[in-house]
Amino acid sequence: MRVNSLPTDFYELPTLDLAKNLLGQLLVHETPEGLTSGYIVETEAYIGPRDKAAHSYGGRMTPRTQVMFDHPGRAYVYQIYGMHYCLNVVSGSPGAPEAILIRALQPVDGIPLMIRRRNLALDPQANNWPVRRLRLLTNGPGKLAQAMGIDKQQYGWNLLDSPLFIQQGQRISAEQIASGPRIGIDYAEEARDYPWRFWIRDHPFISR
DNA sequence: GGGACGATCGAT
DNA sequence: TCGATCGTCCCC
Repeated sequence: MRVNSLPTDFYELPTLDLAKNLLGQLLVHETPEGLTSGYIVETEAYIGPRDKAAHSYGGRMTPRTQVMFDHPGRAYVYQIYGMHYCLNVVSGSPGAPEAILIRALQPVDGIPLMIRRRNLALDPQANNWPVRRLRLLTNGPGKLAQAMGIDKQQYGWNLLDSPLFIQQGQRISAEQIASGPRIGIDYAEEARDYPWRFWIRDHPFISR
Protein backbone atom coordinates (compact mmCIF):
# COMPACT_ATOMS: atom_id res chain seq x y z
CA MET A 1 0.00 0.00 0.00
CA ARG A 2 1.18 3.48 -0.73
CA VAL A 3 2.10 5.50 2.40
CA ASN A 4 -0.22 8.37 1.62
CA SER A 5 -3.29 6.53 0.45
CA LEU A 6 -6.51 6.28 2.41
CA PRO A 7 -6.63 2.92 4.26
CA THR A 8 -8.76 -0.13 3.55
CA ASP A 9 -11.34 0.64 6.23
CA PHE A 10 -12.11 4.01 4.65
CA TYR A 11 -13.80 2.06 1.86
CA GLU A 12 -15.77 -0.22 4.17
CA LEU A 13 -18.50 2.31 4.95
CA PRO A 14 -22.03 1.91 3.61
CA THR A 15 -22.04 3.18 0.03
CA LEU A 16 -24.10 6.33 0.62
CA ASP A 17 -21.74 7.34 3.45
CA LEU A 18 -18.67 6.59 1.38
CA ALA A 19 -20.07 8.63 -1.51
CA LYS A 20 -20.21 11.63 0.83
CA ASN A 21 -16.85 10.93 2.48
CA LEU A 22 -15.13 10.81 -0.89
CA LEU A 23 -15.94 14.50 -1.35
CA GLY A 24 -12.82 16.56 -0.68
CA GLN A 25 -10.41 13.62 -1.01
CA LEU A 26 -7.56 13.79 -3.51
CA LEU A 27 -7.50 11.48 -6.53
CA VAL A 28 -3.93 10.99 -7.79
CA HIS A 29 -2.55 9.33 -10.92
CA GLU A 30 1.18 8.96 -11.55
CA THR A 31 2.08 8.11 -15.14
CA PRO A 32 5.26 8.27 -17.24
CA GLU A 33 3.96 11.56 -18.68
CA GLY A 34 3.62 13.09 -15.23
CA LEU A 35 1.45 13.30 -12.14
CA THR A 36 -2.08 14.65 -12.11
CA SER A 37 -4.42 15.05 -9.16
CA GLY A 38 -7.66 16.66 -8.16
CA TYR A 39 -10.07 17.03 -5.26
CA ILE A 40 -13.26 15.03 -5.65
CA VAL A 41 -16.19 17.46 -5.63
CA GLU A 42 -19.11 15.38 -6.99
CA THR A 43 -20.09 11.70 -6.71
CA GLU A 44 -23.00 9.36 -7.42
CA ALA A 45 -23.85 6.11 -5.63
CA TYR A 46 -25.04 2.98 -7.44
CA ILE A 47 -26.31 0.32 -5.12
CA GLY A 48 -26.30 -3.22 -6.34
CA PRO A 49 -29.19 -5.47 -7.21
CA ARG A 50 -31.99 -3.15 -6.05
CA ASP A 51 -30.99 -0.06 -8.07
CA LYS A 52 -32.40 -0.02 -11.60
CA ALA A 53 -29.83 2.58 -12.65
CA ALA A 54 -26.88 0.37 -11.65
CA HIS A 55 -25.01 -1.76 -14.16
CA SER A 56 -25.30 -4.51 -11.54
CA TYR A 57 -29.09 -4.23 -11.26
CA GLY A 58 -30.61 -7.61 -10.49
CA GLY A 59 -27.18 -8.93 -9.54
CA ARG A 60 -26.06 -8.97 -13.17
CA MET A 61 -22.50 -10.24 -13.31
CA THR A 62 -20.73 -9.83 -16.64
CA PRO A 63 -17.08 -9.33 -17.59
CA ARG A 64 -17.70 -5.59 -17.27
CA THR A 65 -19.45 -5.57 -13.88
CA GLN A 66 -17.36 -8.29 -12.28
CA VAL A 67 -15.14 -5.95 -10.29
CA MET A 68 -18.19 -4.43 -8.60
CA PHE A 69 -18.52 -7.74 -6.74
CA ASP A 70 -14.93 -7.53 -5.52
CA HIS A 71 -13.60 -5.89 -2.36
CA PRO A 72 -14.34 -2.19 -1.92
CA GLY A 73 -11.64 0.29 -2.93
CA ARG A 74 -11.05 -1.02 -6.44
CA ALA A 75 -11.46 0.95 -9.64
CA TYR A 76 -14.44 0.14 -11.86
CA VAL A 77 -13.78 1.80 -15.21
CA TYR A 78 -16.21 1.42 -18.08
CA GLN A 79 -16.52 2.89 -21.53
CA ILE A 80 -19.67 4.74 -22.53
CA TYR A 81 -20.96 5.91 -25.93
CA GLY A 82 -17.99 4.26 -27.55
CA MET A 83 -15.68 7.12 -26.66
CA HIS A 84 -15.69 8.15 -23.00
CA TYR A 85 -14.43 6.42 -19.88
CA CYS A 86 -15.92 6.75 -16.40
CA LEU A 87 -14.19 6.00 -13.09
CA ASN A 88 -16.01 4.43 -10.16
CA VAL A 89 -14.84 3.43 -6.70
CA VAL A 90 -16.11 -0.05 -5.83
CA SER A 91 -17.93 -0.11 -2.49
CA GLY A 92 -20.02 -2.48 -0.40
CA SER A 93 -18.98 -5.84 1.03
CA PRO A 94 -17.50 -8.46 -1.29
CA GLY A 95 -20.41 -9.94 -3.23
CA ALA A 96 -22.48 -6.74 -2.97
CA PRO A 97 -22.06 -5.06 -6.38
CA GLU A 98 -22.01 -1.39 -5.41
CA ALA A 99 -19.95 1.52 -6.71
CA ILE A 100 -19.52 5.26 -6.64
CA LEU A 101 -19.12 7.24 -9.85
CA ILE A 102 -16.63 10.11 -9.63
CA ARG A 103 -18.38 12.90 -11.53
CA ALA A 104 -16.15 15.95 -11.05
CA LEU A 105 -12.81 17.10 -9.71
CA GLN A 106 -11.11 20.36 -8.86
CA PRO A 107 -7.72 20.09 -10.62
CA VAL A 108 -4.72 20.38 -8.29
CA ASP A 109 -1.48 19.00 -9.79
CA GLY A 110 -0.44 18.54 -13.41
CA ILE A 111 -2.79 21.09 -14.94
CA PRO A 112 -0.62 21.56 -18.06
CA LEU A 113 -0.72 17.79 -18.65
CA MET A 114 -4.50 17.79 -18.17
CA ILE A 115 -4.79 20.56 -20.75
CA ARG A 116 -2.82 18.51 -23.27
CA ARG A 117 -4.78 15.33 -22.62
CA ARG A 118 -8.07 17.20 -23.02
CA ASN A 119 -6.95 18.96 -26.21
CA LEU A 120 -8.18 22.26 -24.86
CA ALA A 121 -7.31 25.49 -26.58
CA LEU A 122 -5.45 26.78 -23.52
CA ASP A 123 -1.78 27.65 -23.25
CA PRO A 124 -0.20 24.90 -21.10
CA GLN A 125 2.70 27.27 -20.38
CA ALA A 126 0.55 29.90 -18.72
CA ASN A 127 -0.15 29.50 -15.04
CA ASN A 128 -3.18 31.58 -14.16
CA TRP A 129 -6.10 30.21 -16.12
CA PRO A 130 -9.55 31.59 -15.27
CA VAL A 131 -11.79 29.15 -13.41
CA ARG A 132 -14.43 29.28 -16.15
CA ARG A 133 -11.85 27.71 -18.52
CA LEU A 134 -10.17 25.46 -15.95
CA ARG A 135 -13.47 23.83 -15.03
CA LEU A 136 -13.75 22.41 -18.55
CA LEU A 137 -10.90 20.04 -17.67
CA THR A 138 -12.69 17.92 -15.07
CA ASN A 139 -16.35 18.95 -14.60
CA GLY A 140 -17.82 15.66 -15.83
CA PRO A 141 -17.01 11.94 -15.50
CA GLY A 142 -15.72 11.53 -19.08
CA LYS A 143 -13.72 14.74 -18.90
CA LEU A 144 -11.96 13.89 -15.65
CA ALA A 145 -11.06 10.39 -16.86
CA GLN A 146 -9.47 11.90 -19.96
CA ALA A 147 -7.66 14.62 -17.98
CA MET A 148 -6.34 12.08 -15.46
CA GLY A 149 -5.26 9.54 -18.10
CA ILE A 150 -7.72 6.89 -16.94
CA ASP A 151 -9.05 4.20 -19.30
CA LYS A 152 -9.63 0.43 -19.45
CA GLN A 153 -6.07 -0.18 -18.28
CA GLN A 154 -7.03 0.91 -14.77
CA TYR A 155 -9.98 -1.51 -14.59
CA GLY A 156 -9.81 -3.39 -11.27
CA TRP A 157 -6.91 -1.36 -9.89
CA ASN A 158 -6.65 -1.29 -6.09
CA LEU A 159 -6.90 2.39 -5.17
CA LEU A 160 -4.62 1.90 -2.16
CA ASP A 161 -1.64 1.58 -4.49
CA SER A 162 0.37 3.82 -6.74
CA PRO A 163 0.08 4.76 -9.57
CA LEU A 164 -3.67 5.38 -9.09
CA PHE A 165 -4.79 6.09 -5.55
CA ILE A 166 -6.83 8.37 -3.29
CA GLN A 167 -5.27 10.30 -0.44
CA GLN A 168 -6.59 12.38 2.41
CA GLY A 169 -7.69 15.79 1.13
CA GLN A 170 -9.69 18.54 2.78
CA ARG A 171 -12.41 17.94 5.32
CA ILE A 172 -15.93 18.68 4.09
CA SER A 173 -18.59 19.34 6.73
CA ALA A 174 -22.10 17.90 6.49
CA GLU A 175 -23.47 21.40 5.90
CA GLN A 176 -21.38 21.77 2.76
CA ILE A 177 -22.78 18.62 1.16
CA ALA A 178 -25.75 18.88 -1.18
CA SER A 179 -27.64 15.97 -2.74
CA GLY A 180 -30.11 15.34 -5.54
CA PRO A 181 -31.15 12.92 -8.29
CA ARG A 182 -28.46 11.31 -10.42
CA ILE A 183 -27.68 12.49 -13.95
CA GLY A 184 -28.51 10.66 -17.17
CA ILE A 185 -30.62 7.80 -15.82
CA ASP A 186 -34.13 8.80 -16.86
CA TYR A 187 -34.78 5.23 -17.98
CA ALA A 188 -34.40 3.90 -14.41
CA GLU A 189 -38.07 4.21 -13.36
CA GLU A 190 -38.42 4.72 -9.59
CA ALA A 191 -34.63 4.82 -9.12
CA ARG A 192 -34.53 7.92 -11.28
CA ASP A 193 -35.50 10.06 -8.30
CA TYR A 194 -33.24 8.59 -5.62
CA PRO A 195 -31.14 11.48 -4.22
CA TRP A 196 -27.87 9.61 -4.60
CA ARG A 197 -25.84 12.34 -6.25
CA PHE A 198 -23.66 14.29 -3.84
CA TRP A 199 -21.62 17.42 -4.36
CA ILE A 200 -19.90 20.23 -2.50
CA ARG A 201 -22.44 23.02 -2.31
CA ASP A 202 -21.73 25.99 -4.62
CA HIS A 203 -18.48 24.48 -5.80
CA PRO A 204 -17.40 25.93 -9.17
CA PHE A 205 -16.14 22.58 -10.53
CA ILE A 206 -19.32 20.48 -10.31
CA SER A 207 -20.72 19.12 -13.58
CA ARG A 208 -24.02 21.02 -13.78
C1' DG B 1 -24.44 -13.42 -35.93
C1' DG B 2 -27.17 -9.22 -35.24
C1' DG B 3 -29.25 -5.22 -33.24
C1' DA B 4 -30.31 -1.85 -29.70
C1' DC B 5 -28.53 1.09 -26.45
C1' DG B 6 -25.80 3.97 -23.24
C1' DA B 7 -23.94 6.47 -15.35
C1' DT B 8 -21.28 11.61 -22.02
C1' DC B 9 -19.59 15.46 -24.48
C1' DG B 10 -19.53 19.34 -27.37
C1' DA B 11 -21.34 21.85 -31.07
C1' DT B 12 -25.81 24.09 -32.60
C1' DT C 1 -31.47 19.44 -29.05
C1' DC C 2 -28.72 16.33 -31.56
C1' DG C 3 -24.98 13.50 -33.58
C1' DA C 4 -20.66 11.04 -32.71
C1' DT C 5 -19.06 6.22 -32.12
C1' DC C 6 -18.37 1.43 -30.52
C1' DG C 7 -18.19 -1.91 -26.56
C1' DT C 8 -21.46 -4.48 -24.07
C1' DC C 9 -25.30 -7.25 -23.52
C1' DC C 10 -29.05 -9.92 -24.80
C1' DC C 11 -31.64 -12.36 -28.13
C1' DC C 12 -31.96 -15.27 -32.14
